[in-house]
Amino acid sequence: MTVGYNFLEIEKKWQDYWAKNQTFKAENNSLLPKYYVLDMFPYPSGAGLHVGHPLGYIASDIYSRYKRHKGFNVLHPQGYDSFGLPAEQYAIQTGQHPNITTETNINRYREQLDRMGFSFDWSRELRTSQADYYKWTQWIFLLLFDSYYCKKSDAAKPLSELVVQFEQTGNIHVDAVCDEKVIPFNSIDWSSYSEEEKQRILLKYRLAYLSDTEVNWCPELGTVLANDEIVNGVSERGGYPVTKKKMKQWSMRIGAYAERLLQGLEKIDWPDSLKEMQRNWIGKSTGAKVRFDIQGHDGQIEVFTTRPDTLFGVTFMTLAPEHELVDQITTQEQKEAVAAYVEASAQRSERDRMSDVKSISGVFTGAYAQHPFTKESVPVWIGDYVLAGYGTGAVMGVPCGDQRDYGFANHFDIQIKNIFEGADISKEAFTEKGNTKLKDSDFLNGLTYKEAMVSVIDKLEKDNSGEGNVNYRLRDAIFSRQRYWGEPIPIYYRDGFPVGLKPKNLPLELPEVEQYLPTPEGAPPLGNATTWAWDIVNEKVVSNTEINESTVFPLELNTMPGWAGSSWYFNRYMDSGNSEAFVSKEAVDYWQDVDLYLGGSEHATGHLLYSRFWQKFLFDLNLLPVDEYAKKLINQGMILGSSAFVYRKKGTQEYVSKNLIANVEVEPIRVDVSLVNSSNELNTEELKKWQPQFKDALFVLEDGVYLVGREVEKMSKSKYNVVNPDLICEQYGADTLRMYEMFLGPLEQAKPWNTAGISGVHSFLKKMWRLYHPNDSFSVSDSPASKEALKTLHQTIKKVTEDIENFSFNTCISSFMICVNELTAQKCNEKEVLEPLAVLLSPFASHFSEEIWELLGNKTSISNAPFPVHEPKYLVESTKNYPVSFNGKMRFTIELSLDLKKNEIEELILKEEKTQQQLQGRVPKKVIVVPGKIINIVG
RNA sequence: GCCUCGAUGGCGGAAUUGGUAGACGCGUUGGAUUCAAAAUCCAAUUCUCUCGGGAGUGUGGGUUCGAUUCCCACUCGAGGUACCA
Repeated sequence: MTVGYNFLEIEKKWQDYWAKNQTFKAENNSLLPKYYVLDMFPYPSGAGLHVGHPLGYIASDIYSRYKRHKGFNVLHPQGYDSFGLPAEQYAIQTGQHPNITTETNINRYREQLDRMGFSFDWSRELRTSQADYYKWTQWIFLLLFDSYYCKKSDAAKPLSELVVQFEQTGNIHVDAVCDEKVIPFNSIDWSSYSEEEKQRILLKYRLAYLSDTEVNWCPELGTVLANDEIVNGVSERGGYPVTKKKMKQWSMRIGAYAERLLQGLEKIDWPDSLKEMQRNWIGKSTGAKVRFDIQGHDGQIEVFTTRPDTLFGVTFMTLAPEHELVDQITTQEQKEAVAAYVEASAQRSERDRMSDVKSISGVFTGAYAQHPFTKESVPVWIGDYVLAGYGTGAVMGVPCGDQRDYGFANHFDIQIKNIFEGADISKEAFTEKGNTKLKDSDFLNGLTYKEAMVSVIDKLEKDNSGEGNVNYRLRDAIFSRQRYWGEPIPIYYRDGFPVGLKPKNLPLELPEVEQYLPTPEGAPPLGNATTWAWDIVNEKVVSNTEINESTVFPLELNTMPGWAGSSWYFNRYMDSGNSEAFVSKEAVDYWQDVDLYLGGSEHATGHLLYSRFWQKFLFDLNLLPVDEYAKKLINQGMILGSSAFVYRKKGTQEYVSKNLIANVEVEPIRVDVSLVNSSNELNTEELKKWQPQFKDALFVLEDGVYLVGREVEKMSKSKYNVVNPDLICEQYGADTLRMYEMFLGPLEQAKPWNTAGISGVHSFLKKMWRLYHPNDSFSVSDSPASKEALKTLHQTIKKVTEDIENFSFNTCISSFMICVNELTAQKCNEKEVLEPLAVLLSPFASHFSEEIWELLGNKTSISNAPFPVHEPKYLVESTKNYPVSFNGKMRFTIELSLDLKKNEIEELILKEEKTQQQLQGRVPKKVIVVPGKIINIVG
């Protein structure tokens, strides 16, 4: 006979039951209302799942199960974002195919996930690296390639419609987003263009387009590096120098969607902080573009400014070092200095340039521009505080009105002209916009900021030297990656121009390569593939040796970035097995969108922005019913690791305990956290066995033990601070782990992992188990419960329901603990209370509740049992009676007995109100009685 | 640097959103039970002193009858910063 709470047996039993009965399989049609709960799918890393991963999954699982209890048809899927750099790095080192690495990791993840008893519908599992999935990622890419953005209808349209317009009227009446100014042409011009010319023009309109973009190039490694792979200006691998280099790259015209991405934030329930981040990232600013003629040169310098009202304060201009005009306008005398400066800034990363505001640097080009109104000469400088990627890559310098311009002018002794009436600019720039009037500004004299903005833009437009303009900080997203382990881009090159594969020819499968590194010539890893050419007659991939000029063409060598597959996966879950469509119309019409999305805020300006962009694009093509895919989003905080350190006396094998290191020269060394107990005591014998370097270690102890130092940092294999959930499941069970992770603190907050408190949650479950097993065997009473017990139950129902709805799971668990303590003290054994309590706990300790549910005589899974409803039959109140205070309103609490009538309570309140006023000794302006928590008064 | 968030006992955290600061859990101390241990149960537990008090929510100011909560200026920490996912 089973004595006590045998979690291992119970959890195994119910996990098998759920799998066998497909308890959590969601149907694509149902009379029940739908509810879609989504987790950000994991990248299957080699370190396996650590205790940080499940935090969000547990929270979403609790909510999914809760919604199921509430009568919803719940979709709660899971999958893997399985393309990524680590598997590729591993392949480079070991030669093992990333597919094998990925497969192994996924299997391990799945095993670990299964042990935690999640209510995932695994029948819908997807993997971004599988051909039947990335087929559709490629398909979406082709749609983007074959679309343009029509500003008139403010939506993406098929490129074929644009071609029709070109044929009929040229581009004169076309209002579309394109990457640079396209020379106007009419229908006759269009028909006279060569095919090559037509393609060149069309490429400027496509939403997925090719252009020259800057990348971090490492000549030694012959490869492009992510900013992440650059440490202190050199490559992380090998420490080689890195420079900027222009490369032909695929980009996505996300800029076309900037305004809609901004507006869309209004209608979704996402955290305000995250919306704010996206708003700042999109960075909308209104101002004007102003064009300055260059003296002795045909071109013009175009600047974007948010302060065209200060145009008469311009005393210099600054171009980004990468600006295309730099070479052309630099005078002979300045050539050397400019070249050196350009070279130097190419070595610096953009982030470095942005963070460094203290040092001012720049070089005079020797050239002069002409002020559009005064026609005065304005010296043109270059400076690395101007970024090529923002605005036009050039700024006008107004030292009196902008602090950075002020610093620049001061540093290089450039004239500072004051154009603000009554402003003191002797120490710093005057940046207020208020009602200060302008002076020395010709036709703007006497005008305020607002008036001058209107007036100056008007004049600029009349003179054709500028126009009002809205600028976005958001840049088009670079879509090419010089990597192997990603989706191949379904493009081949004919006469140097990209041609999309036909949808029926997808998927274009990743070819086998010998080497996962770039080719010796610096081509991406796919350049190593020998079978990577497209035969347009037979419509299949053929050997490179067959490439010719008429029917077989080279295929694209770049692959897609990590965010491609994750930008639409939430739609695929609705209908994941479909081989005819990326998602069927019926499925998407039923599920519509994600009701609750859970994931980390580190994706704020990456995945969470790109995916909104793709959703809007697919919506424009009438492929999806809604243009925002997630109604509500919650960011769970990261669980941090607590690394352990031992301290080695320099040059010896002696290790000094933490509190004795003060006067000793020591080097801290990370050791595995599993070698340390919760009191920070090191298991010295185990350490000796752990790594050879500790074999002959000597320990300087304090009070007979060796104490380690601790530091909180990101959980990672290399820091030896990973805590594996498997061990905890073994020791305490999945239910305890789930509850403990939630009990650790607020969901949104980052928190260090610490196993110390887990026994509290575990003993809660044991205590609760004993409620149902008063004498070591299951027994509940059918007699009616006491009023007291019912009060406790309903108090708990109310609190738990509110807390689940607010995702306040930590306080929710506190309520459970209080409840069980009270019921234990009351010796409650009645089914009337204990049965609803089991359902209440079921979203949290699911295995536990299933077991109790079965013991109570139920034949089906508890997961569909109706959730208990709070019936306010009994008043819930604290037993204290004290005055608080007031501020316009008055708050107090009154002790109440259970049997009071409504009018009796109101009398008590009135009486208390009078007492309070006397007690306070001050008469409030207005008295609103807010009687504490007495909200539910039922007659 | 910039954007976003955070800081409360020995520890994780709570505080009805401006009204008893420290719920709940861990840890610690004492007690019960036990031959003993485990398990379980009960009680105490912010600090400090001269036992009457005093101080107290990262620091310094401010608003208010009243501030963990609102405002200003800092310090420290986390995430992002466009090719990690």
